[in-house]
Amino acid sequence: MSPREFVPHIPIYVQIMESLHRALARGELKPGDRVPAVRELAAQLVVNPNTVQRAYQELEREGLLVTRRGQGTFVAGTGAVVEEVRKRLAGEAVQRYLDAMADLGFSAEGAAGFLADLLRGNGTPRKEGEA
Amino acid sequence: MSPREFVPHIPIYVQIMESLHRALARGELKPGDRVPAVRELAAQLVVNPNTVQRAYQELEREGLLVTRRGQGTFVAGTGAVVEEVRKRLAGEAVQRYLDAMADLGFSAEGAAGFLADLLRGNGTPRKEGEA
DNA sequence: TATGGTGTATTAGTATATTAGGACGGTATA
DNA sequence: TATACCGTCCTAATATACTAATACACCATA
Repeated sequence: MSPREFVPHIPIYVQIMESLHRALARGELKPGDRVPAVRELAAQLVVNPNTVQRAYQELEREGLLVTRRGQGTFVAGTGAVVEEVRKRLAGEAVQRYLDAMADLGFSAEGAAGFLADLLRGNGTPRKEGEA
Repeated sequence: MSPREFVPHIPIYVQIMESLHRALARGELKPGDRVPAVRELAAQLVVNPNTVQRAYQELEREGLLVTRRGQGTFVAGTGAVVEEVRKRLAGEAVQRYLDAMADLGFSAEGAAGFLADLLRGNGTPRKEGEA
């Protein structure tokens, strides 16, 4: 992550979280690996250490990081744990999507169909209820 | 919508918007129909009229409502317009979903597969890249 | 045990979003 | 033209989220 390349209107700590999510998903970060010290990453990103710590704190709550006071912060558990958390987060994303689509009158199947049709390059997805 | 049955941590005006989205999607509200006056709905929901107006304002920006000063607020355009806006909003929801999944390392196809597997009652969706 | 590196807690400044109060302006109609 | 009902604007109070400054606590190791 380069210094100060943050999108406005999205909290910096969230963007740091997303960055680590991606690194974890890509396997650039593995269980047991140590992540940069809060001060180190903060200096690199030209951000307050507490902002980095906020990101680490949330990631720890998610189960992806574990901190050992005085030693550092590390990627938690085993590969299975990371994969499990990844699935859980994906499940939450799905839920948000389904909720949003429900507001628009789409059933779960309709929401899945809308997405599938979109990927097929179909500009006009079939209407709800249609085959 | 009953008085004061709002979920905390989600802005009231957003919840009002969602309520109208659903009414529109269900066809309970059709183009040309008049929606309640801001003061009327505000009284019913025990909310400030400006909060309702904020919701109407956003819905007008989306293209779903049109207001005629001194007369009232109405569902905009024709059925086609409502359907088009509905698709646009659905497209935005899809995009948010894909972005979130991308952070977790899922391709668009992977995100679609994850959702499809979930609906199939499959508790453990296939991993990215697998058939 | 001193030192340098680590995470953590406390506090506060700042910006932004949300809600609300009150006054204003347009339209229809008796 | 008066009245009643409409949306709208302006202003401000309030809450909340975010970021930052600073001081504290823990651990490894020379």
